[in-house]
Amino acid sequence: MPELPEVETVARGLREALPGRRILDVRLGKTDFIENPAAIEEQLPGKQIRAVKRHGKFLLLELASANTDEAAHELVLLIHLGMTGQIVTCPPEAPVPLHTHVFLALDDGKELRYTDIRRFGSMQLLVDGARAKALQSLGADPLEMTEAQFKAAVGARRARVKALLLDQHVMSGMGNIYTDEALWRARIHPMRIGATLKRDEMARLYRAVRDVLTEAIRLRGSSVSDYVDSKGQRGEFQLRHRVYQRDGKKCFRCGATIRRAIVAGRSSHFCPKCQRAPRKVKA
DNA sequence: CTTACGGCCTGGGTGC
DNA sequence: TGCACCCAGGCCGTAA
Repeated sequence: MPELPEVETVARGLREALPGRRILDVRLGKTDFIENPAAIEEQLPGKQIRAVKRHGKFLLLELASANTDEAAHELVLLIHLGMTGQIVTCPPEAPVPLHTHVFLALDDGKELRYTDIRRFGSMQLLVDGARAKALQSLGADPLEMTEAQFKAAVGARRARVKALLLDQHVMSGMGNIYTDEALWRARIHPMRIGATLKRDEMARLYRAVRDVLTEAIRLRGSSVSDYVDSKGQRGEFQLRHRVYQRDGKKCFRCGATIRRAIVAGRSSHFCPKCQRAPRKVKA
């Protein structure tokens, strides 16, 4: 699933292929995941892609009018990959995978394609001030948070730490895989309440979140099911998973059996020995 | 304000 | 071989 490291890997790939390119043509398949498909069909042709940005799990393509005499509007294509979204550049004659719903013809002869089996992703064209509004409720990127900001965000809440790390308003970019992996590294049980974390636990968690995300970016993300980068290549961090989908197997640290439980409505994987359950919360 | 939960969507796996 | 069923989870809307 695309979480921060996967989206960052896609963004880095797109930065090599897109800036400076002009969009010549737009073709759409199913559009129920696009906020305003007509706007995309009408506005994108002729626009130049200026930059590729990432905010949490969102990709932003910054666009500009190719005509300099047109009034300058801030125009951004906001893309979320959901669970199964893939965004790839390829020659237009390359075979079209099933569930490919957006085709952008580019002025270098390549095509930018969006494929999304389950259509949990989303696409939205933001004009002028809409960008700030769309992103304002999202928390900071965990890789850009200071330890003090992290403590303030997590330590002030009575929700389970698993839910807090997953909450994009607390910090944006963590999903189920990296949340479980970070909690294992920090030796903190997913059901612990944020406000009850001790100083050293909070420090370990901050460290663990940053380390796991940084290492996952280095290995180009985790390809568990559908994830591929902008060149269609799989990541390798799934080979380094220590708990995610390893229930029934042995903990790499202590040899106990990894367990799975539903926490915050999500399947959660943890070592019952390294990550001690809180007393009051039922396991 | 908080947390909980159903719904969206498809494919892969399982059990009968 | 087919088919019903469940599960994966990011995010949003609604309910309590």
